[in-house]
Amino acid sequence: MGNQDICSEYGISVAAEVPRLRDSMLDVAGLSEIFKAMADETRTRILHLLSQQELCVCDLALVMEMSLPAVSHHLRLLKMMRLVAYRREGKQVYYRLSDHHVVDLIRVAREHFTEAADG
Amino acid sequence: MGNQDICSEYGISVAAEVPRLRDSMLDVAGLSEIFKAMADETRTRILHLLSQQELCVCDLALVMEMSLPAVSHHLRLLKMMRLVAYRREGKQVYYRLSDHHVVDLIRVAREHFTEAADG
DNA sequence: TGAACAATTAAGCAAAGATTTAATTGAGAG
DNA sequence: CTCTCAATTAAATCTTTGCTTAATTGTTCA
Repeated sequence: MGNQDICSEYGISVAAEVPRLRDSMLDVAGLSEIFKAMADETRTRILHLLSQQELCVCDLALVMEMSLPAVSHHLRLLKMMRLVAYRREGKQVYYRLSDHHVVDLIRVAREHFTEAADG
Repeated sequence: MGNQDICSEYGISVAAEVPRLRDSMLDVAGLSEIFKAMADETRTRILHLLSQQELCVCDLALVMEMSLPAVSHHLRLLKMMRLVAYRREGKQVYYRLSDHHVVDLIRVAREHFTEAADG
């Protein structure tokens, strides 16, 4: 019988773990916001482009063939999550990755993607 | 849309790079789907719980205090992205992480989260 | 000053996503 | 076979998100 379950009145081995498991959820509190920031094709593209070189907003708009406000909107999100940093140079605002974590995340995700594809 | 010109006459240096940059976007094609799968507080919690031990659907529902269909719905997404695997044992279905990539992604995201909070 | 351009913000709308209740499938027990 | 429980699927609702157009801010240069 499935003693690991708490679905019936009999299995209670997990029941004892519930407090600890509930507690552990705090470990990842707020973390989904970071993934949410990367959970859009446009934004992963932006991040990937910025991992290669610093670019201003209209450069990004041109390369990705999108409207400037749309790009700016996405950058706002990435900025809020501290995934990108920026500097103003005259009329343009140049964006870059704020640190190596984004590159790491993309690398791991690509590994998973290719391995999952192979089977 | 359709701004053929780059930031007027200033961003010319990038013009030569546009084809290469456009090409590079293919590197991350479809990658946002993985992040999308993790871009929800409920799902990051599920993945974090499963990184500690195998659990059935109603275990998860109990620990997270959510309805069973809601949990099942999220598991469906995680299953499709091959982030979790499962086995049936009697009436229950037990879920586990399918590989180490999820753990890596969470670890990197946590690093970024804490460092961003400090800095 | 004011004209021109890069960028951001605002408002409105269409599409996608999360949760609920209800119905259905699958498996074991009587 | 029938009843029960775990899990999934379906339908409906409500919220969130992404994009567009329009207006605003900020900067440079004439």
